[in-house]
Amino acid sequence: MEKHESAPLDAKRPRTERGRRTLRKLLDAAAIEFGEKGFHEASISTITARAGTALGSFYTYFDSKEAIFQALVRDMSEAVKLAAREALDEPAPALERERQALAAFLRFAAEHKEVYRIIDEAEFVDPESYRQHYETTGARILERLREGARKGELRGDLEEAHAWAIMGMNVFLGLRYAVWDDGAMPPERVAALANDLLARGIARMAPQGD
Amino acid sequence: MEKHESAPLDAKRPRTERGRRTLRKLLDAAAIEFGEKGFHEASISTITARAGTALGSFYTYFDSKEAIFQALVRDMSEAVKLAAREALDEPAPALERERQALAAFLRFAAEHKEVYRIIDEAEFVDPESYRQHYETTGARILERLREGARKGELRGDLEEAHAWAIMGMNVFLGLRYAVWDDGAMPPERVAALANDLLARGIARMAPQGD
DNA sequence: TTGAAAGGTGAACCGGGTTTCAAGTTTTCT
DNA sequence: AGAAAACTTGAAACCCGGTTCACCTTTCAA
Repeated sequence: MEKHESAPLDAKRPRTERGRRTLRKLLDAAAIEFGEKGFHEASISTITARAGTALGSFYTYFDSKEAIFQALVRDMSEAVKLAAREALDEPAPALERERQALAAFLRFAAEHKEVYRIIDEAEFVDPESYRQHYETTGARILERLREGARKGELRGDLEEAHAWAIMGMNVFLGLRYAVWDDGAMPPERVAALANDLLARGIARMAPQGD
Repeated sequence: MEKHESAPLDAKRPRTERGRRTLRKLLDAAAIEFGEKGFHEASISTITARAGTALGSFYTYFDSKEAIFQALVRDMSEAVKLAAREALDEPAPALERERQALAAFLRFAAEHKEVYRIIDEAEFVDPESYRQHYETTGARILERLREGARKGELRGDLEEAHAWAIMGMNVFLGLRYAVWDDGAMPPERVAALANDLLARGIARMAPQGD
């Protein structure tokens, strides 16, 4: 889980190198702890123990347990976005790009199951961040769909709801095949299958592309 | 939220009419309380207060806070299933049935937003029930797809992953348009749109049905 | 009618985890 | 070097809600 020098608006920013190291240790420890136990079972003292710092130090960087969770969610939301972005070939056809995005997401989810859990739990712990995560993710998908339409590769009537449908598809496939049953089906196969659904639909007598 | 005389294997079954009434009151109160505040913010004393019973009575029916949550999740899982089932015309074409199922689900979700929240939170509070809910839901969808294939209306190569893709689509559309922004788009329109995606895919030059 | 079983009651127990704090150590800046 | 700012420390204050329990009331069957 990369940090990317972003969010810590939440954290009381450290002013020295030592401080930055401690903050980082706390964030990393928290990712593991929250990922394993969930927000409520997780304890701050375990986080500081994992981080190798004193209990009291925690409050030098975060105002509360919620605060560090929020920092983590935003950080991870960013990480997911980057992982997907990096996997995209700019010039590829629209459908192909969706396939790449899903495959990258599945690989990422398998690699970082904690991220999945933490973002999901944000629905209850930090709804605002949760909403924001999915709204911006949906918006990015919609943007890609519109571009595909512009290029004449996709239907011209695609709207927000289509993006949400695709996002839901992706998330559930991630949960089932990357988080729960990693290895049941390789990410590439899942992505191909979903992409084919996107391309042709599920009706018999499918189209002949274009 | 209907009870349906099912689950309470969890609950210490009441033996009298009075007992059944109290159990019901607790379950209903808990649905509201958990729905509004989430598992951890919810308190048993508030639940009993809402139900109009004494704190101690709670433990006549449930062993713990987790126990009543679990009973609730299973009960609601059942309720969702029934709501979808009731909306299905047996003889309708496969795609049409998927549309009806989604529309029913969206109406149900808008009507009972607590259900949504509670089932979702089960991922963290009672993972076993959560898994079970989605596995059986997915299995039911797959069954319908297979039947559609048998009747020659759907592609013959549909598998579990397709069912999960559809389920994810439905769940996210429910979250976005029934729970969060009830009224942004009528369930029927969302369902039609998603169904059309399922039928034709999103590529340009769509098929001519069959 | 009557006693046992089922159900009801709420004060108090209890454990555990968050948060505070006053005192010590390290880093930075002049 | 010297002093202030940044950071560390961990014991203990504090809070809070789940759970227990001994006693009371209602229901039900013989």
